[in-house]
Amino acid sequence: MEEREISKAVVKRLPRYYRYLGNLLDARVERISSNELSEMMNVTASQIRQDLNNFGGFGQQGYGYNVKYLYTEIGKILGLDHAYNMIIVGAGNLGQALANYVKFEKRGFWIKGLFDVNPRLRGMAVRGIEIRMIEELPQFIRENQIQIAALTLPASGAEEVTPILVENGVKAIWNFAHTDLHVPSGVVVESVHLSESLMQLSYNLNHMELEKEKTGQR
Amino acid sequence: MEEREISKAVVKRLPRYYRYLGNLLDARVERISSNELSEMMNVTASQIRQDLNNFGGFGQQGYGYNVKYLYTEIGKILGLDHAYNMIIVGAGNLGQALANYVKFEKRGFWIKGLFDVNPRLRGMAVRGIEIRMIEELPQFIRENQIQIAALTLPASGAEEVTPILVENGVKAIWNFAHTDLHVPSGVVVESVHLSESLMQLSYNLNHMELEKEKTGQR
DNA sequence: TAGATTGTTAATCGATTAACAATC
DNA sequence: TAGATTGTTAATCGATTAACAATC
Repeated sequence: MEEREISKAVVKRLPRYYRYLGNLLDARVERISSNELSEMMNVTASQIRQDLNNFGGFGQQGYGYNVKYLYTEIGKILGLDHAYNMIIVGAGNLGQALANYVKFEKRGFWIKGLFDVNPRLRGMAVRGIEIRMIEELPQFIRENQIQIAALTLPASGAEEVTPILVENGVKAIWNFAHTDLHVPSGVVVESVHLSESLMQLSYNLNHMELEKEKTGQR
Repeated sequence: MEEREISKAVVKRLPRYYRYLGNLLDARVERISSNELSEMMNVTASQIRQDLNNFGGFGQQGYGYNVKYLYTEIGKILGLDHAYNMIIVGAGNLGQALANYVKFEKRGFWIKGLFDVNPRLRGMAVRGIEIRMIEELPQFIRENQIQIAALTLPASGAEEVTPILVENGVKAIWNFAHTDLHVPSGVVVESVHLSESLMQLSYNLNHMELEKEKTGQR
């Protein structure tokens, strides 16, 4: 697909560029230079140009970047130019919170089903999305061509359900469980470890570098 | 506080060490070498030793590391050896999901209050935690000595409420809003941008490096 | 003591920043 | 054309890995 291998660090910055460009677009800004953007985002202009040039020359000398065009291109790079079928496994508070989050669908991530082990939830629905039992997973994944599964259940459950997901064709796992999932090649995992994020906050709170005023990028 | 400045990359790895050590502790493992741990965690032994030696010599030549001791020490480094008072601003699905998550309290993060702008939520409670109105924030923060605030509300609201939090003594912000918060020195921000995480997943799904079997660390 | 494994220095690798020629 | 700003190469900085002497 791509020529060289793109570094993880670059990929992590792309969604942030995308967010800022979206804001600029909303504000009807037509063009922007790497320098202006760098000031807004608190990064170097050099980094912006380097990052973008991993994917091609989106700018124009003497002009800068066309906001609309760059926004669209980064969207394509991120795979936001087409739709995905997604399920959420674990219909607890977090799973339901994700299911209620309509913004994902605006970006092409369609939540087709919610799954849980708890039989008391069977038949209930969140925002019109029915809660089904884990046993129904294999058939549902295949029939609905599910590519992405969000795992919002305890670590042990996440580990148990992962091979079932993979066997039935899920290609991407958004993992909220407190464990590192093992998946075969051809399947990707992105983890959100909330408690680890809170611990980082706690570390920084206790080891507050008496640093100059800063923007909380992370 | 600390001698040298600890790099962000190291701090990000600490909670993961902590998790693995906790698991080992539960499994009644007494000692572990950097090499054994490196195999479990899919990192180099060298990195483990380097990381730990940023904070002091926790091991013993010829023996390795005592699991219990190392776990406790990393806990201290992360600031998990004392308690924090926390509030959640934004009592929507995500805010309520966090409020329901008891594990945080086991680690010393006590959720003292939930806040929202929606008057219909006034007086309601989640797991015994009362939902209050945003107007009550200043007094509540001061009276309850709140150090940490989780922001689970839209970007504009998060930006509005941040100065209020800071003025009244909040020192750490756990930001779930889709914006980069600006805070004065002495206040730390840790952001969880869910939609950006999903975009990274989407990127990786579309640019699947045909890489060898891997552990989904991230 | 001999064997194992850390703590730490040195070497390598990768990512960020600076600089500037190309070009709109 | 002159001015601005990119694309890209080169220089710097930082983080990871390798190696090994210190030591339990």
